[in-house]
Amino acid sequence: MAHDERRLQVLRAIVQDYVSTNDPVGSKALAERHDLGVSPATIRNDMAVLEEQGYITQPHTSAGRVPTDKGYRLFVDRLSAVKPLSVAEKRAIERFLDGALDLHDILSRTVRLLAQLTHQVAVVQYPTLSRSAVRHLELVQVATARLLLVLITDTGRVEQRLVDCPVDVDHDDVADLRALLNQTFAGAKLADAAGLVPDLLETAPPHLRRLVAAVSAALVETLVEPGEDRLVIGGTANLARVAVDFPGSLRPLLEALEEQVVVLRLISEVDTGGTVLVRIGEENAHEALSGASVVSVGYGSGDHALGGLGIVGPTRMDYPTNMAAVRAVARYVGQILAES
Amino acid sequence: MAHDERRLQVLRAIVQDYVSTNDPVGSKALAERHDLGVSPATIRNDMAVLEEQGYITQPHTSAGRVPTDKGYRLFVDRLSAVKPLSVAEKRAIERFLDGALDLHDILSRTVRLLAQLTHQVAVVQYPTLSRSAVRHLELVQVATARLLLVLITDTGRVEQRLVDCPVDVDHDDVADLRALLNQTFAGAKLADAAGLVPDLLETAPPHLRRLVAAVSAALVETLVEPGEDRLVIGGTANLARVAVDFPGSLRPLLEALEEQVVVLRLISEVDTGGTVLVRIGEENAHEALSGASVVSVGYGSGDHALGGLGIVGPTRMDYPTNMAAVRAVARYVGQILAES
DNA sequence: ACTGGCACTCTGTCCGCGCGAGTGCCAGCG
DNA sequence: CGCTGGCACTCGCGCGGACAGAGTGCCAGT
Repeated sequence: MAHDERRLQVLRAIVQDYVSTNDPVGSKALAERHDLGVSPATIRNDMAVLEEQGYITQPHTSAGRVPTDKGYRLFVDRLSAVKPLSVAEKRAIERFLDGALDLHDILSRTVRLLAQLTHQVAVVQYPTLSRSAVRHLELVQVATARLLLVLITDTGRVEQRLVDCPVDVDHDDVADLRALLNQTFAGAKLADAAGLVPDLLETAPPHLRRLVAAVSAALVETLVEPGEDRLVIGGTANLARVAVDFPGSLRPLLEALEEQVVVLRLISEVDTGGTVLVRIGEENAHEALSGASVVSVGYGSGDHALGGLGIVGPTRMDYPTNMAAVRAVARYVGQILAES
Repeated sequence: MAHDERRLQVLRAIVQDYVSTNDPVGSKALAERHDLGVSPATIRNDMAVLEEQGYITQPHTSAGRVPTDKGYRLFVDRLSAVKPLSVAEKRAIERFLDGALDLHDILSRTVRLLAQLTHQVAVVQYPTLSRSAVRHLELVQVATARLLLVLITDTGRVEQRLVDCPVDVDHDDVADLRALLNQTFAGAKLADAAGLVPDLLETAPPHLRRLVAAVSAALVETLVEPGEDRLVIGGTANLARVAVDFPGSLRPLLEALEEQVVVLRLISEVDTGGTVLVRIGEENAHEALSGASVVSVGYGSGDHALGGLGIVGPTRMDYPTNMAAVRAVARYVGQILAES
């Protein structure tokens, strides 16, 4: 129906204007700034309906309207066109990520890039181990019965772990063990590594068996270690810019950001298909984020996600632009990680 | 002279009261809350002198007095007694740092601990590489002409670096190179590593020479790479609590904190002797920190410092307590690192 | 179904005013 | 000579009222 259609246009216009001006938007201003083809009075009627349906609300009796979480939700789902990035932005992405030296460098550049593009707080999850594959295992003897196990993944991540051996080992043992480990695990997904251990134990020469058991136990432990899911966070300074959008104070939000586990849960709950996920206001389970929105997406090479990245900001944010930025950055990061 | 002595008592009282109440303090309140043995009128005279000398100032003609940077400086240098930590605080330190798993874990626990003890932003510098020694070098081939160089130090730090090779390499080359590198560098202080390169180039077999040059160049770069001096920052949420102390906005400060190099310079300029360094307001070279104070100290095992740590907060802070906390935490961290 | 007009409501702001805190100065006292 | 009580003065802050402006809902007209 033409009616409903126009009402949605009105909602879209309200969201757009409110996002850019931060003032509650009234019927008159709306009629002036948009070609809706109708008079302010008509818009007022539409707005009354939109308010009744819960898409918008007015801060005080005699102020303009402001989108509700539900209004933003509808806007994101049905009213916003994907906003292509500008050439300058694309160039910025390439320039930023080119020449990264190592994994940490890639991720910290990514987070700065994302913060700069969106003017929000940016969050990047370290690639989870379980979905990557073993590139190489290295053993270094640090004492007669103590080895340092270093795991290098195909995403360039390096994990280390001290292993106490049940018996003394010599140089040849270490070399044998190293060969054996790499033969067994190289190329295997980390998630599958635990399943390979029994085979390994069978094929291992008898005199090494206890040693192999100790080292592979440590390896498996390293792989499932949940504490390894780290985050890189940046752009907190952008919060000060939008402080006005957080009436209470920034405190709970800053606390939630430090409480990395909270954000981690949000960022890591991503679809593997590359769809950008938007959580608006109260949709966030955690209370401190009830006034904030989270835009996140999985990144990775090919079809499987290595981790998530995204931004956290006020519900009053430019969703189309930010969604485009998040998606583009995720895509580039996936590429870079695939190359290295 | 008894006069000067009492004036200093007055200054001390002003600092203490102002820090705890955040209200400009007047002569009457001062006489009531402290046993100065004189009347408000006398205190007024003293305050007039202190103001003339630049130790205090009044926000408006008819308000109480507030310490200036110079006033805080005098307070820190001559008026504050070292405040011993409470038993609970000492226990908190031990509990916090016990059971840390690896270097990253130690440092992130440290920064949270420090933030919690001082209610300020805490900053911890990663141990600098240059004073540790090479334990092992590992090479992994990730493409026909691309190697991943992994450096393991005796402080348990692992550094990685991608190396583009001038020529294609095969598996044997990598093995030879690995042996050669370890033979040359193992046990060497990182600071001395650069000096070993010429020797290495001479002894290298001719067909590997270009390769060796590339890899050792990368290695040296990794060692001197100033970007490796990383920071862990925490407790930014505490800034929100003291937002009232930063009249403009938190923004420049948050930006400076993200601009890690600025903070790094402050934190790393520490005395190796374990003296706590306090920089007050304008004493900080960087403009964004002109309203803030930095309390820092070097940490390390034995006599040489591995890095710095400290806090950043408003000039109106509890210096004695914070200085004690910073020093205590540095001491414990030094111990922990020495053990591991 | 849309439009123009109109009365109404409410907020943000400006102004003026009085209060209170705090000061500087001065004369007096030990 | 230093301290003290008293006093006049200044100035920021908070309160209340008036006011303009923006925005709304409703209604009658086209």
